[in-house]
Amino acid sequence: MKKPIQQRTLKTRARLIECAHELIEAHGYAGLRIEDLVKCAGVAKGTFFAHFADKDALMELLIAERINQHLDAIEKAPTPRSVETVVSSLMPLLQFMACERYVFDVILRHSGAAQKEEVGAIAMTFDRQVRVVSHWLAEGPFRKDVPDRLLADGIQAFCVQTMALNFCALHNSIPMDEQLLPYLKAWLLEKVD
Amino acid sequence: MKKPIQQRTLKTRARLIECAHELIEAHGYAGLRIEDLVKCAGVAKGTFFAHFADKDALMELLIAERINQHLDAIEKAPTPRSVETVVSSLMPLLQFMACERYVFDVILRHSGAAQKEEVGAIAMTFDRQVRVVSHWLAEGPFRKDVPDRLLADGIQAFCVQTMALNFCALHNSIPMDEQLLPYLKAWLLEKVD
DNA sequence: CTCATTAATTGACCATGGTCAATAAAGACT
DNA sequence: AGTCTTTATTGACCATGGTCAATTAATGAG
Repeated sequence: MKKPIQQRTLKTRARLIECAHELIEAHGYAGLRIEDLVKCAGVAKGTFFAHFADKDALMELLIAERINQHLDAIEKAPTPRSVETVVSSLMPLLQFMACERYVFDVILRHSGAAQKEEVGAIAMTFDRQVRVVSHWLAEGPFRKDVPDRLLADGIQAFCVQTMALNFCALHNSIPMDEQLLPYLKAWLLEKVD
Repeated sequence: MKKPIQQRTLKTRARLIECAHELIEAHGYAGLRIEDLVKCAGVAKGTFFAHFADKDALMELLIAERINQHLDAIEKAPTPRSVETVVSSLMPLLQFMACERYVFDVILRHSGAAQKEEVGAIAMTFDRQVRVVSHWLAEGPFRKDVPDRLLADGIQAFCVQTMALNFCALHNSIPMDEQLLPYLKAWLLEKVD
């Protein structure tokens, strides 16, 4: 059982990812065409699919990376101690996740672990978010009658709903943080006045 | 401004929908190919796209129809008066929405109103569900410190999360109703013991 | 250094959703 | 009926993600 990774493999892969970044910068995530990508990277189409299972796999990689950067920032920042600060701490992340309809769709498709054994990169970020938020809940002035983990999962559910509504013509006039706040107040506090 | 609808238009459309039902019966929603559909209906491919904006538009129609049938049944049934019965009342609907990954994806894509003015058929079923559930909440022994409408929206968020988790290898060993129950208990009751 | 073996790459090809200029059929008017 | 206008239908064609048998490059053994 040997698996020597050739140098050129790494180079090709790096080039593909780099070009993907460039093209996305220029045309957005939804605008990325595999044909353009391989032309930019100077390889054949088949090569792309030798490195990534499909287009979604590349997208998952790139999007998970960005999500993790936001989570890094969130972990560095001070622990929020009110529902308002919970919301505002999460906003940059949500703003990214909802930056394009296509991005949001990719995230939803991968938010659960894959059907296969392997847990995908985006599913891992969802898990990470829950862990981070659980900590906040344990330390802050929030309801204690249900497990933090369950509360954190619920926050995620409300976040997803808020982002989805954000793409809806009827609701996107009001900003996501305002939309989210009443739900989290009702969810996180013992009693809403 | 005249818009006479020709008889044959209605026939063609009816034939397309009928064939779609047949093919879905045989191969599932995800297995429906437009090529097969038009062959079955005995029309050219272009005809399909003269009747439906795209494949998704047909799917939305068919899926919304099924959802509405479930909502009919739900409205006929007695009003649930406990969290447990809320969950079990919703289960057949959720079971259908999560019957195929593809179906769930279509539903998510259309769950908000479309980007355009027009509200889609699936978005309307979401609205309908919230109205139905709001009534339950108003009449039953549930928390009263937040508006019923907000509570019902929240239930929808938890339902979506539960279905999503159901497609995840890590969580689908436990049935959806068990998965959903603790969330709704925490959401709908003043105090969880 | 040469050959054998394995890994990486290629590009013609396929599947499928979607487009549109050309054509046929309906309906209206005389 | 004949002609004109509007509406419905057609199918060749396109765009794009994805496949795979054939080819080329890297690597290790002798």
